[in-house]
Amino acid sequence: MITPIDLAAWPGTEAAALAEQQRLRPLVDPHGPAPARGALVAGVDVAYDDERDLVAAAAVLLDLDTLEVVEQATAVGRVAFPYLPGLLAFRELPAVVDALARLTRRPDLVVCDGYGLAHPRRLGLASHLGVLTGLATLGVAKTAFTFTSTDPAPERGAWTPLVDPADGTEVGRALRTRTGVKPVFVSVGHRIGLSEAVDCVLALTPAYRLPETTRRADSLCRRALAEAAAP
DNA sequence: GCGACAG
DNA sequence: ATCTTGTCGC
Repeated sequence: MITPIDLAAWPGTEAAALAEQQRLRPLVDPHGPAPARGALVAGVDVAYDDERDLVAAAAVLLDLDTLEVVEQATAVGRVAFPYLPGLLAFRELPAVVDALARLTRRPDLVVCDGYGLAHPRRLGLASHLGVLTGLATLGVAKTAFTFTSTDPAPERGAWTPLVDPADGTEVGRALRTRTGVKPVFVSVGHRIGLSEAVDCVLALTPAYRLPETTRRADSLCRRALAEAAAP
């Protein structure tokens, strides 16, 4: 079962958040198998309404083989942390974990919108979510943040290393999910290897640049936010 | 010091 | 993230 986050103990300052990242970082497991056939893959995403101080998260569970939606859940709450680059997890995760906790089945993998190990301190929101819940996770981001990569070959499936210029570490891959379209940036979250993560992302992108999990979660959380009652 | 910076 | 219409192209 997935336990919701206790907001009373959630970091309230940048310093506390940095200390929490330092505590969780050694708990990340950057290896693991690809999900088996028939696995259930969850997509999560969040939408904001700063005017009303509301955040809405969605978790959509898909069958990895058919990409059909098996189950979905949403959660609406107050914004728990400001947006600060490198600390995105503290803003997004409380609502995301609430939405995941409302699923009746445990995902075999969670696909996040953002980074995992591709993070200045190697604890992006995908890795953070994995450590918090014990779930296997990976991150798919639309931009390269502070990392560098060369442009992959134009064919779908082509990739190049995503490198942290600060120390030369390979932190993920720039992956072409559609021929002739901008790549996405894939990194390991928790309990999955990098090539396994890339294979999964390709399996989840039969038609569009972004994974079906992300696309489904994105539209669902926007709808949940629009339909949310005033606080 | 200043700007850039996942969403 | 979010503010936002039409339009070009497969």
